Amino acid sequence: MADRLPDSSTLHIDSMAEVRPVSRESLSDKIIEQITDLIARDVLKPGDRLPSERDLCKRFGVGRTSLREALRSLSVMGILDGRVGEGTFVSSDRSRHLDRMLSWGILLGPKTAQDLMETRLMLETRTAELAAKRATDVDLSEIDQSLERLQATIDALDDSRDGFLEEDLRFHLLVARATQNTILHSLLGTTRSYLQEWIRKSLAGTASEILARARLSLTQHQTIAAALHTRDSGAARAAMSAHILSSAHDLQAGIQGSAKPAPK
Amino acid sequence: MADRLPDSSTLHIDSMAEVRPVSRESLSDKIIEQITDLIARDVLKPGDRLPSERDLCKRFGVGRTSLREALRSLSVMGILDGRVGEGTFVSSDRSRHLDRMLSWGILLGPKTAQDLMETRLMLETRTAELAAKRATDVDLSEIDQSLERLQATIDALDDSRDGFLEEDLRFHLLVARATQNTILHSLLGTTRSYLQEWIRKSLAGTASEILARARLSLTQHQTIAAALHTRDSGAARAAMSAHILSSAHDLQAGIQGSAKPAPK
DNA sequence: AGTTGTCTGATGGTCTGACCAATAGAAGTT
DNA sequence: AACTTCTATTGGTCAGACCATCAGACAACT
Repeated sequence: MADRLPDSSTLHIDSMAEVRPVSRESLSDKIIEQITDLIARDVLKPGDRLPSERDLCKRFGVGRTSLREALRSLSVMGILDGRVGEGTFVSSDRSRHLDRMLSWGILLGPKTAQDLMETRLMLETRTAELAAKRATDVDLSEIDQSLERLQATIDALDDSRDGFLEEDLRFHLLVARATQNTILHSLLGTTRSYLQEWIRKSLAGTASEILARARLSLTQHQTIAAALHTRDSGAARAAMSAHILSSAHDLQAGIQGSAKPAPK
Repeated sequence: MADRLPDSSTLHIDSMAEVRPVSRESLSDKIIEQITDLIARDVLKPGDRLPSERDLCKRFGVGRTSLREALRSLSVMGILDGRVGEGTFVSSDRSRHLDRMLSWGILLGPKTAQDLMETRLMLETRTAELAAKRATDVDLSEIDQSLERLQATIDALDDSRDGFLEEDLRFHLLVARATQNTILHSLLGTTRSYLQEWIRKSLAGTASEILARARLSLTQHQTIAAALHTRDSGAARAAMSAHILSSAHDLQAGIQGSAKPAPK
């Protein structure tokens, strides 16, 4: 990391100890800095429209390339939002920013199914607990509707095996949303969506096995929903924990059975 | 958000309920997707050098503009690292990623910060519990060393008020790493680094107040470390919970005290 | 009056070709 | 062996062009 410092053997005394690689900040970095500063100081408020790119080029005194690289970076992070023909806007909900960043945090590191499952267990048990305390009437009614749709997918399970998994995910997301904590919501969404694909592959079996598993899952969901309705956070936590542990157990069986990726 | 949907009053039955804005992914988005996928699948390992931009252009079949916008976005997030004359490299350490994140904390609003704090409480209590069960001897010794450095920063607290916060962060990360769960580790790192900048702003006070807070924090850290050594997961959880709640309480005061943006 | 089609100007998205400054590595020099 | 010089490559920047898209204005139609 300090390769850029001159070899100390050429210096009898290390008088260069505090030299720092001269800041060779790229132009787009400086632009990013200025724009984020404007947003942080609330000069640019969510929903505001930025001047057009060609206009900003003149103001910053840079080419469109540099200007665009800055804007694109901020867009990718969910801070800005560019729309063709309309302009570039400051993202209205800043949680999108966090949302994406957290996803990348998970995305980058090595991730095993077990770690994912463990993290999910940790998040969801506490989530259920919180949801029981904070769920609004709207949240509860949406959860009930999700439950009905879940039942419907079981009745017509032949049609779409994936339908159940999707509705399952939606149920859990609704519970997460009931916590009124947007970060929990998006965090759960990411971990779950990673698991989803993985689950679909490792969870096989005969039609009757799948049906049994779906029915069990449904009753567990109903138990969770009931606990939310009665605002019993302890019961909600317990029900969610049981639900996840049982599904994790099924998966575990799937893991043992399927070919294990080479452990390097 | 749903402004684009036609006014439902024009429809007696809402048969357009499930129309969805068609996705119009830009080229750089697709490139970003592909590159992150390569990194996630470990095809591109940290330290690896990417082909030159002009080479990548041909492979992706896009112009250099789009290609560069993708690379720049990943660079800004600390995932890639472009060096003139040398090439573009996959950041050798996640630390680059975390370092970069630190600067985005200022964009958080009070509500988001509160959500983050809540999420952190949830993650860290369980993390401490797990760490007590799984920490290796190496983990424990590194935690001890961190504790010593924490003490050192207090002794010379005038020098660097920030040094304490940084070492504080490192302590928590070490605990997270002791869980042997890489997802928890990166998740905690991300949430913490986001809060960091925000904490620094909201946490003010006289020198003696800061010192007192730092000392309290240190003893709490010592309690946590002790619980880890004795493998007492319950005690670790309790200690961590107490630590975070107390620091959250301080922050809460900071939030209330600071100038509140006009509530519209 | 209300709906539909069309034109226009502005905007973000993309491409091309060019030039610059920094770098590594080879070649030449001492 | 150590130093200097040259050269090809690389990321960084720029200007100009074209495209698809969108909002708004206006005309045409029902």
